[in-house]
Amino acid sequence: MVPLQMKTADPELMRAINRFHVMDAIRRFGPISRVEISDRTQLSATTVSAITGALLDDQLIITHQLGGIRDAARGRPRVMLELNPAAAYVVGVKLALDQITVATTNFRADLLSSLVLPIRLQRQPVSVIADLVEDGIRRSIADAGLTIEQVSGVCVGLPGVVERIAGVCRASPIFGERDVPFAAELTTRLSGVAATIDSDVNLVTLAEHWFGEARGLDDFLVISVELGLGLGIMHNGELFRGANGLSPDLGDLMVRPPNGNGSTRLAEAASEASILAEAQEILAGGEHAHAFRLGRGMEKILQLAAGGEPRILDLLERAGGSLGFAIANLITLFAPPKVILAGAALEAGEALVGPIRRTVAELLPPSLADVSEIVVHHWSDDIWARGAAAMTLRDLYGAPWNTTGPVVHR
Amino acid sequence: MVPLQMKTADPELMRAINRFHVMDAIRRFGPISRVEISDRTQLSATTVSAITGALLDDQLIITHQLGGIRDAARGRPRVMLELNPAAAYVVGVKLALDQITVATTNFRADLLSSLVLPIRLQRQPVSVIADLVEDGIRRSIADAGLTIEQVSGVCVGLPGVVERIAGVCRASPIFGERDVPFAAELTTRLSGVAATIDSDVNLVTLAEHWFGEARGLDDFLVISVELGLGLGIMHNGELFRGANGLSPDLGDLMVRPPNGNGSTRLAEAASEASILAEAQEILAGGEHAHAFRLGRGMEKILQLAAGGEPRILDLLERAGGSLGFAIANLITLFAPPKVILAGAALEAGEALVGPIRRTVAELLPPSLADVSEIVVHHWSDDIWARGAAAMTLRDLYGAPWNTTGPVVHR
DNA sequence: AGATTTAATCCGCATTGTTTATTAAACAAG
DNA sequence: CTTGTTTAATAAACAATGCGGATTAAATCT
Repeated sequence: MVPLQMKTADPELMRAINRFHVMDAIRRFGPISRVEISDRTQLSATTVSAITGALLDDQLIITHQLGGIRDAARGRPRVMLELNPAAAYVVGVKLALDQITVATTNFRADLLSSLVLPIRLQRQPVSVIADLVEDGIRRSIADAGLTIEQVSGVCVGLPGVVERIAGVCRASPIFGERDVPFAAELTTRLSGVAATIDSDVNLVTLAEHWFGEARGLDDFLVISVELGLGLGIMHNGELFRGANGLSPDLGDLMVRPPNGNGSTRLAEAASEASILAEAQEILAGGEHAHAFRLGRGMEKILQLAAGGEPRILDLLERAGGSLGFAIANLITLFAPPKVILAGAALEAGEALVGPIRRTVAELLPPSLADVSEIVVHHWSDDIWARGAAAMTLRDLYGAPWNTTGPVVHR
Repeated sequence: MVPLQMKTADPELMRAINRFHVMDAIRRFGPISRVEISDRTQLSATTVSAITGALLDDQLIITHQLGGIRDAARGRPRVMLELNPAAAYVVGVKLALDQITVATTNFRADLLSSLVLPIRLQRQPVSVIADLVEDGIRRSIADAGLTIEQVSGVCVGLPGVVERIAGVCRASPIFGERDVPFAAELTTRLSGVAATIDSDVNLVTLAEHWFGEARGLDDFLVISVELGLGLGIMHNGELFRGANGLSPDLGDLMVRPPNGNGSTRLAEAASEASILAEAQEILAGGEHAHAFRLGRGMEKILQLAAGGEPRILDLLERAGGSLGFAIANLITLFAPPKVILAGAALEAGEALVGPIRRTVAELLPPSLADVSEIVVHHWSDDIWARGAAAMTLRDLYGAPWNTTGPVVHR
């Protein structure tokens, strides 16, 4: 069940739709037999045979040797099918203010290599950033034992407002400029390997959907508390992208700070950046000051929170209240069964998550009191990049909706 | 371009999709010739001929006599096609706290009859409300010169949280109870005529899309300020319904009241109900008091606002600020090209709309400063009911997505 | 009256999915 | 070892669809 950007229907579209369903079943449940695909997709066995036949011809899938577990003891054994890991390779990139993460995966989204470049990108001109990203990509490809010709696509995730289809970053804390055509910038550098860009949260949202906390869930929200704040929306199994393919930026939401007057942007109340800034002020001149100068501010904060430092606890309490305010409103709007929170700041544990939960519980209307489960998910660095890879793979799988990506067949 | 709840594709679905596109083109642009349908849908002339042939057989469309305007002076004239008004009849109902509006339309959503029952529904038991609605429907059908057997469907719009697919109203100011299975309640009363329910704002949102301010716009928001507050979201040409087909209730959003501490639910800050209550308090004991007792409170308020009564202007200023806060956040999330405001309170004009615009402008992030046009639309009473009728017609047209409705064919 | 132009339809074809039969590949029983 | 049974996978026949090219229909122009 996937929403489709509607075109007029012809036999080709029909085949594309069904091929995608088969591919999706194999990705999600492989190794899987033809009969089971037939069960799951509601397609006839004949059709599944035809489609898997074509996929085998195209080397997009392979038969799994050493036959699967027999369902029944008798009868012809099922031939298990799975994605051909070598069918394609993709690279995912995650840009953050303080580092670049790059990951190369195969067609199954298995990590082949990953690397982190701890570089402060802020204020660098676009061309310099593109150069750095290019270097990282080329290095990661080499680390994976591949050449760039073998790579089918690259996807870059970055914070801010991104128009994926146009390949333009409308606004990002990373770029000084507006409307940066970063996808084109990269594609030319990479000898024509297709590069796309997307909001970083969208990537991690897809990652959660494919191989994370939300596998099999078609509706959920992801809220990332990094240096900036991000919101990813999965609705009916598809990423929700705002009206023009823009990605909503959670930091731009207005919230009411608890016990305060007026209102502020959420980014100023509860982002990692704002927490750091405020903590630095609180602890100014103290023994901890130099930790901040070394970029270890968040670690220090977590340490002090664990130690029960009251001013830090109060700070986290207020940040949590603001986040809770925003989350309560989001639940009111989307009524998602699950809300996934993540980010370095959440390592603070109950000191931050407690206030969030309490505020949400307090502000939610009674009718929505129990619809949403709020969970905290700790991501490893390369989950982001793996999500970027997944985004590219989704195109390669040939989803007939989202006219964005080229379809690989034949 | 319409999102589709994906099924596995077979020839039947293919035809259903294309038939819907043809029907949609005829509805939107009819009277329209086959060639123009072919142009607009990108379907081949042959296919259009085949589909329109079937539709003519089924009497869903008719040929428009007195040939249309010739595109070119020469050649065989085009035969214009249009919906057959008599193909089906539907009834739309709008429940508000103080009145029931009923409208009967034909297959083209032309109004055949409409009536208003000014009855306070609040606190009435469900069965009484259902009785009243039944009476209204039967009367409206009779007024239209029809019998109930000729009616293909009924749709009821009501404020609150509605689960359309289940036909259950989860919560509404109209019902004392929760989880009212109102659709079933009505269907049994109406000798089996299929009744559905939906959020009232969704209906008016569809109405705006079909024949209102947002014709041809695939992304916009509708915010209705009635006794309660409603939010309708059109995204990619489809109504957005929250995760479980629930409809978001704008009144449940939390906002910051300007110049105030803490936060409140928007319903308590800017609904017609809250405005009335506060005005009544302000004017308590004064010469205007009895107007409120007569249910003419809003008229009085508008009058005083026009006259420049400072306490009323201040009240509207604050309500507008709260609405602006919520709207700014919604624009941040959805980035819709258009936001449509409506409701009795908006008759106050600039006294309310001014603060809304100012607050939105103040709170929107710069990157989204100019994406949304905010317009005020004054609805006549039966627009709502006509929207309800349109909702039923959409099912009859046979949209292959939204498995909800039965498809009429053959 | 015949030529011209445009609309609509007819015919043949390729593609698709489905149903029904057939073959393939295993195990079980004699 | 052969034969029967069971399940998986494929093949053959069939019906529905959309499309392109040829054909017919219905008007105007010369």
